[in-house]
Amino acid sequence: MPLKRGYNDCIKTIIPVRDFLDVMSGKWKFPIIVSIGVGNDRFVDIQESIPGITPKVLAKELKELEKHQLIKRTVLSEYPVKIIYTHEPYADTLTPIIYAMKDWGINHRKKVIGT
Amino acid sequence: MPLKRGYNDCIKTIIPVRDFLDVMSGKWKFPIIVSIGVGNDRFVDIQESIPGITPKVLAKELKELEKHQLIKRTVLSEYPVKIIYTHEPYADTLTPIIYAMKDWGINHRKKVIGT
DNA sequence: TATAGTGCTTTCCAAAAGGAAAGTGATTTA
DNA sequence: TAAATCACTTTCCTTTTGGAAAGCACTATA
Repeated sequence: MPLKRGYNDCIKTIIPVRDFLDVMSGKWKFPIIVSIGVGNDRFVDIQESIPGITPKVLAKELKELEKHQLIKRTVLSEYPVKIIYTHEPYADTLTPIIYAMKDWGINHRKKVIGT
Repeated sequence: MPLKRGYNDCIKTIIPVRDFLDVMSGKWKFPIIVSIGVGNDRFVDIQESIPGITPKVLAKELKELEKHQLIKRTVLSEYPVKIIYTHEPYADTLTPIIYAMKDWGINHRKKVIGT
């Protein structure tokens, strides 16, 4: 028997989209990437720049982003000890997506208010 | 006292990004939009084109996408009754994001396998 | 010795998301 | 009257995510 083909075959798009979502889905990862991207590099600065995030969630998300080589954690042995978070070059590959999301969000808010 | 400014002020990006995420976050919405986009318009066709999705989840996500005016549900009074799901024009505004995610996912898979 | 600053971690709990399996209701043809 | 088709819905359960509040470890200064 033949397999279903044609219209049904969107798997070539769905698989990479899900690969992307496996790494970047959730409420917090993009805001964190954006915050670090504009120069917030300290834990508390990142936390204060993202409304509503708690330290528990921030710590967890930072670990995941580090695991995926999107950010780097560096310990500076000053007093008091500083830890800074910076983008890895790989984080720059997300820039087009961030701009696309931002544009969509701006337009969506206009649409919703305009309704 | 002055408020924190400058580097800390990424809120202008974070707010629209979160507006976007409020509508489109989760594991299933993009795969569903893609599937309908390539021509799957029946419930079961959409379900079979997305590996792992259950009817309960699909029904819930379709309702949300309809609520946000991204898809349209049409009842055809044939026998047996057919229901078709199609894109609203607004769904096309997601196309740039879908392509950006797809490209990122393809590249990411190469990177991970290459490691 | 006490206190302050930094970067978290821990506990406890609630809410949301996700999954498996079976069932429902409307309709029409046999 | 029974079976078939389609599009879901329901139930029950597990997993994941999120949130509030408090605590902890390290170091240096007073």
